[in-house]
Amino acid sequence: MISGKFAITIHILTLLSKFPDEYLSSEFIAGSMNLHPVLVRKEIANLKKNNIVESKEGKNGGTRLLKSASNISLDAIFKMTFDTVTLGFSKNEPNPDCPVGKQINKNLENLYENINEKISLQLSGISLEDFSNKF
Amino acid sequence: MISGKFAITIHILTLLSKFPDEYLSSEFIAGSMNLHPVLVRKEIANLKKNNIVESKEGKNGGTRLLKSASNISLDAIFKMTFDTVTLGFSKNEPNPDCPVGKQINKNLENLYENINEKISLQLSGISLEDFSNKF
DNA sequence: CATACTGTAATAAAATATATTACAAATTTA
DNA sequence: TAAATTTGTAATATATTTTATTACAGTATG
Repeated sequence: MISGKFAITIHILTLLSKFPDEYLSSEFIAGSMNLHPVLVRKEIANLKKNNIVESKEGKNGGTRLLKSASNISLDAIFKMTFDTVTLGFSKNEPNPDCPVGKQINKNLENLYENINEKISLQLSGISLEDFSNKF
Repeated sequence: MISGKFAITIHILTLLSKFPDEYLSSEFIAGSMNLHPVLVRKEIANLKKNNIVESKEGKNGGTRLLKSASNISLDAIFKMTFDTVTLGFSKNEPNPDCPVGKQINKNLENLYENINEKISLQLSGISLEDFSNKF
């Protein structure tokens, strides 16, 4: 299942990149995406864990980038918000007595691994700055 | 949200490719993946719509491939079971008064379009036969 | 010390995917 | 031709996952 983590995170970072010298509040950010501030703070917690942003608590607090947008690749964002892209697996423990059931998930996994490599390759060539410049 | 359509469909097709001259019942197929036969028939309905398989109703009925496994690409399966791969969108109508909110989904869409092209390119180089030979 | 933030856990609601039931229609074969 | 077996499909139920909300403790500012 695809959650909005990547989209939310890239949205947050794009906003932060537009105001690199200010602390933006989760409420302000949430207002741009019509989302609950708590969800924004949750993704910010993840960004902090990855040393992409820093936050300041208290009045006039908020969040800002720790690195320049040109030094943040979309692949880094992908990796910190997505496990992997998949097209799905056989979920109910496929029949181990069937040669296909027995191996299907391993073979799908190999297939998806290649897909993720391609995606990473592409995203690693795009910086947050590149993305942000489109706005 | 990722549904199991692709995985179920490729599983069905792999089984059919192993018995190209037989009509396999949805119950037999479901047994290999531990899934309800109705779900198998649903995906088979989709395969029929795309002229990949044919079914025979009634006793001793079932489903078989209409084309050789070497002529079915994983990309074709991808296209008939997946809308597109995405890393998510801003869902709640982002704020149109914010330059970022206003354009975020369009820009994400462009990004994902490139990803889907890469995935298609990769999958179009793999046939059902190639995949099936791994079992 | 009041105000305006972050941080985070707990819970609720909504959306989506998966499973089941039910039964009509078709085909085989005894 | 009747019983058995299978597909086709709609309707419904259950489970899972996402998303939203509530609540409140902790922290910095002025």
